[in-house]
Amino acid sequence: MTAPRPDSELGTGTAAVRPVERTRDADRTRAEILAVATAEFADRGYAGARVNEIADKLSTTKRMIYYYFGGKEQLYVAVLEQAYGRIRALEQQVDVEHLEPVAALRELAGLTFDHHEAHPEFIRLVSIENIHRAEHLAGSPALAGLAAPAVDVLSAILQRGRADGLFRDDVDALDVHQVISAFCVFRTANRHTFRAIFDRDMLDPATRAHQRRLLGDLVVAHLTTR
Amino acid sequence: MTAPRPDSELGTGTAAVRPVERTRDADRTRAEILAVATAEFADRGYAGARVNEIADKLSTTKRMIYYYFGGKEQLYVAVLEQAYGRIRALEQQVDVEHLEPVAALRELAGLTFDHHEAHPEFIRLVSIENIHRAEHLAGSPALAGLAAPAVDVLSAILQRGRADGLFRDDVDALDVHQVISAFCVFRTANRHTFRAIFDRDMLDPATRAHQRRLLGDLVVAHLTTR
DNA sequence: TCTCGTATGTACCAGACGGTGAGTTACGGA
DNA sequence: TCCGTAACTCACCGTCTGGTACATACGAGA
Repeated sequence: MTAPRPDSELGTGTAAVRPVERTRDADRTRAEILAVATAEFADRGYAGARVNEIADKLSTTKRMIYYYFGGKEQLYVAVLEQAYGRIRALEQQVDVEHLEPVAALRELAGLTFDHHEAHPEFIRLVSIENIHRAEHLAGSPALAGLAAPAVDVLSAILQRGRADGLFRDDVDALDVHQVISAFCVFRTANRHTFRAIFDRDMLDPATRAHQRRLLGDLVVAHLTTR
Repeated sequence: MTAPRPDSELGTGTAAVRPVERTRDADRTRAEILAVATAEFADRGYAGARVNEIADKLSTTKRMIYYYFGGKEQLYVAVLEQAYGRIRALEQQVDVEHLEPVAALRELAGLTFDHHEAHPEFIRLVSIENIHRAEHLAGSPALAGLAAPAVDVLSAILQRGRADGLFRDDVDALDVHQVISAFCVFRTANRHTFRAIFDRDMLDPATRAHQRRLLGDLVVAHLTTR
């Protein structure tokens, strides 16, 4: 799994003398730029983010952004790729194989729920990228293997559930994943307009348990109804 | 209220001589600016849209944008308000009262599905506004009465369904609306990243019927499962 | 200790950007 | 027919923006 912290090991082979504080450190500088840029792009969108603003929040200078990334757009792409890479690493931890189908399904939905709630910044980046029609993400290596984990686990659960005669068979794993994603993403991505219109904060901790159960009930009922 | 169509009647009392083509027409100019701005903001987001670009696509000049709206931000707010106003008008047409609860529920979900699919530009504006944390929409009069129709109709259906012993009673109308909205909005708003990752175009006409049925099954199963 | 490439800082630029000052013309009422 | 105002045109402005030329300091290897 990718270590989330900038100061992680960068195995150059020798795990020997690691200077605690170097005045010059390409990796640290790069990581710092990425971290600040991620926050800034997630906060204001691609067009709304300012290279100067990112630079001001850096311990280094704007020049370094261009030195390491080449330009605003390439920096944005790097931010996206890092974000997707981290998410993939996290998603692979799911282990619900040992549960019986209905419980496994509910558990998977719940974990996805938790996962999305824990990464609102990522959801914002995804929304922003959708505004741009995913043109920066198209053909990115960061997507490789991103689809597999979520859908594979789900496929296995559905297969077992169908074998036991518990689940309907005209809904495929991707359909179910779409429903779960829709619910989880919507809660975060559309939080503000939903709140403005319906006066409900979908992320209000007080209703979290209810929302989580709602999602579980939803997918379980859907699959167990003929 | 401002007439939505540029060439509509402008009831000056006398319905008499209506100049078919005036060289100067405040309402037409305003409407044209709004239309072009709507397309531009929906396409590129608030920060990404350019006042000059909007002006170039106008038969009038940039100066008129400032004359009628005051500035970029006010223009954006006007675009949002008009868009929400139009959506409200459309939503009030739903009539499913005469159907039995399960059929009514499925019909309402289907109509919402159709409705969202028919207005991708609106969904984009909503996504954009969420990126900005709905700050432009906060306290806007355009929201007044927007929540009522959707939820009221749903409430009535649920109430009838519960009275008939068909529906569970621990899921409220807003929960159901949230689920329906999540599904419908997600399909459009996250179309591009979903496609990039899972290679499924959620708006592909070939799978439209399946998706529409999926949503109906989802909410019906959820409410009819104890 | 020297050397050379990588990493960094400073100062600056050209063009795009949102916005405006000031004058001009069409229109509708008297 | 004339006049006052709403609607409109044109040229312009100051600032911000992404991006860069150039000088320089560090530090690993010889």
